[in-house]
This record gives sequence, C-alpha cells and structure tokens, in this order.
Amino acid sequence: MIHNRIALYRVERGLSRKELAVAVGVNPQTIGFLERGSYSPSVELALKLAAVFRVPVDSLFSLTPFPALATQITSDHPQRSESDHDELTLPANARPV
Amino acid sequence: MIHNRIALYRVERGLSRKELAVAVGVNPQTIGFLERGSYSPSVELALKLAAVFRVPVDSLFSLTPFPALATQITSDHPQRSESDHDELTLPANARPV
DNA sequence: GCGAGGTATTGCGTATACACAATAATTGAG
DNA sequence: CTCAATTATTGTGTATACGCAATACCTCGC
Repeated sequence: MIHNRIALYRVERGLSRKELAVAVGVNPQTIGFLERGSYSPSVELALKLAAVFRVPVDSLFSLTPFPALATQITSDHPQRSESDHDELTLPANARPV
Repeated sequence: MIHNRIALYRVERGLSRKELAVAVGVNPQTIGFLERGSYSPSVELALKLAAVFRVPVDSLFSLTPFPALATQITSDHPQRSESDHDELTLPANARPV
C-alpha cells in the first residue's frame, strides 16, 4: 500500500490535473487515478513528478500514511527544522488529504 | 529510461541478491533483472529498497545516468557534506509543505 | 576432481500500470 | 440561466513488472 501527496502539491502549485499530466507525460486520468486510489506508479513517473514539484521522491510517496497537515503546521511561517518532511508518529486513522 | 545504484549499494553492504530480495520481499531474479537492465520498478519497491539501504530514493534511482564513482570520490575518508546523498538532476531547494 | 553459493539467462503466467474514449457531475464566470 | 473547465467514473486494451522454474556458468573451498 502506497500513499502520496500528489493532490496536495498539485493544488498548492495551482496546477490542474491536465497540466500536471502534460508536464510528466502521462494521461490526465492517470493523475486522477493516482490521486484518489493509492496505487504504486513506476519510479520513473515518481521521479518525474518529484522533479516537477522539486521535492524528493520520499516526500511525495511513502509506505506509511502521511500525517494530516494540521498536525504538522505549527505556525503560518514556520522555521523549518531539518527533519520535518519525513516520518510520522501519528495515528493511522487520520485522513491525509 | 531509468538508472539505479542498486548493485553498488548492495555490494557495498555485503548483501547477496537473495538476501536483498528477501529483505524487500521480491524474487532474487527481480533484483538481478533490476541490476542489469535498466527498468523501472514500482515506487513501492523503490521505497523498500531505499529503506533497506537507508538512503533517499533519489540517490538510488535517477532519470539521468549516475556519474562514475571515480568522479565523485575526492578522498578516501571524505567529510560528508549535508547534501551528498541528494542527486544531480534536482536542485536541493526541496520545499516540503 | 567434486560440490556449493552467487549469478546469468530463458521462458511462461499473472497482475497491474497506463493509454484512450466516453460520459456525467461539479463549479465558476458571463 | 448558459458555457467552459475541471474532475469523477467506467470500460477496454496493451505493455510490463514481477513470480516462479529450470538450466548453465564461474569461483571458491574441500
């Protein structure tokens, strides 16, 4: 089971699915499928998505659920600590967006 | 086209293909196939491999060829800089939420 | 010489990632 | 309201990731 933050990053960057699809060279439906179901694309696609968002693959895909945003945001202008982007220690019942 | 450093990391850690295969839950032939051909496994498998080696996915898989070791090694006992493990194609300005 | 462990290679079967088409539902702008 | 853009959903087809079995090669220890 794979979890991802594609919808999150996409919306944050103000991209439509079609735009993102074009950017990584797949069909818009593939993006849609990726965002709602949790399915595991090829690393190639994962790398392209990560490149578009300019984030490491590990912050886009995870074997464990991503924590909900509310549990991560401590301030509107957080000073980044080094290890913010990885692991979770939180309940699995929290729905990642 | 996908490139990877699986053989490199595996040998470095002193693992056989069978051991690595067991560690990530696939067949030894799959590891062998991964190491010689350049093919693109699922992110799930990529994440598991990265977890075994304790390195980011981006340092294990890349859309562009990895530089030969000789071009990277500057000293037999390098002092690790913060961004050594992150790769060539992506600038290190990763901006996690 | 022998056998054992690691690897390479081939072939076949199955599951699934992804393409593509069509339609419907939703929302926002006019 | 109408129209357009985005998204959701369903269905079909193809390529390929991966499992599994069998065989062969190479190197090392006996």
